[in-house]
Amino acid sequence: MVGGQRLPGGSSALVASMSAVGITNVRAGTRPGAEAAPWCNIKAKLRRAGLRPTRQRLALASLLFGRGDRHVTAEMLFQEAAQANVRVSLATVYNTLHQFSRAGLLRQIVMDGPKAYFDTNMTDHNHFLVEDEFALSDIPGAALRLESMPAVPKGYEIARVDIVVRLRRKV
Amino acid sequence: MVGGQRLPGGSSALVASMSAVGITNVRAGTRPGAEAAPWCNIKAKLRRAGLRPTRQRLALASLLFGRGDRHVTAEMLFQEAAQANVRVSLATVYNTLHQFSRAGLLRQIVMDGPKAYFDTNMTDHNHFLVEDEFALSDIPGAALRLESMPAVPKGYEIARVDIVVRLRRKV
DNA sequence: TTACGTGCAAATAATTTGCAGTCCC
DNA sequence: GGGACTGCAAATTATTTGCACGTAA
Repeated sequence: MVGGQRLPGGSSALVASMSAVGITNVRAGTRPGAEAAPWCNIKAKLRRAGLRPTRQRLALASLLFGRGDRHVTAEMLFQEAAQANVRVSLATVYNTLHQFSRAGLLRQIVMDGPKAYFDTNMTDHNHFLVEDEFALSDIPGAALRLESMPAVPKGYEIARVDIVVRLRRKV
Repeated sequence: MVGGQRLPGGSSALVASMSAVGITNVRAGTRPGAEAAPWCNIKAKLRRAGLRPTRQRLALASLLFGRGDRHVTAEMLFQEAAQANVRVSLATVYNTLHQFSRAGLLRQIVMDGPKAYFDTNMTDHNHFLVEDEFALSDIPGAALRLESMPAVPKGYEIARVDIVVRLRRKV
């Protein structure tokens, strides 16, 4: 397996780097049905999840689920909402992300950065992470398989296995 | 104390939980040579890493590497230093952890919690993580193998692969 | 109507930084 | 002695909370 190196820290251009890195071609991207989710579906989705379809939730869900798989931070979604002329507070964005997460509509991505990333892709998959840039992209579940599983301690069961393939720019 | 609503088990319970969980049996634990590191070795270790062996660094390194593999947060190490009558500021603990990390003596563990965990075990291995408790334990590298590796985007190479097996208490 | 949601601002948590003073080489 | 290191406190960043008000059922 790949040996351990260390992870230099620090970053600044977080949002910008996502697209600037040019690895978006690897994203699982458009799963069938993922992007074709009109309003009524979103409303139903929220209701099914036991969440009251308020204006803010509908708007945020629309931004989140309306265009394929996405990796967002609270700050990113907040900015996006502002650009789309949706009036929401940052606190509501945080709350909503966690509510969606708890309701099974989103998943928080395992990261060692300072910010929390959420993933709209709930299917079995993993992530590439470009070190120092916090640029994320999906690895389809089928592309990465475990050969063996360690013995699980008594009284516990496996909830999930998260795999992060850390990339570094080749010199 | 720590993460708000759905993260039971505050920071005070962190140290305790590690052993209370009863999964310490899975820890890689005492690799040969890992715990038998007297002062002079630590001094040499720091020097080899290009770090000036100051009193604080020696003391922190001693706490970190003196007793087998460990998973620590800055806060934990700070408390430990205080108990050992080592006078260091929390800021210095943070700085030192990152310096050690950059120097290849420590590794930051990939987590989605609010705190940064550092691992003194630099060998190839992965982690169990008990959800909602942030209790960590090692999985020996050999116990978990990848069957296939996805295509890496052009211009990048794999720095490391981190695998987190998330556990939940069985009902 | 009424309980659930939301906005705002203030609170908290984790971490970093600036700078004067300290200590290793 | 000089530059690397440290301590402290203040600054920053990320996130949560309390409470008055709004709004979907």
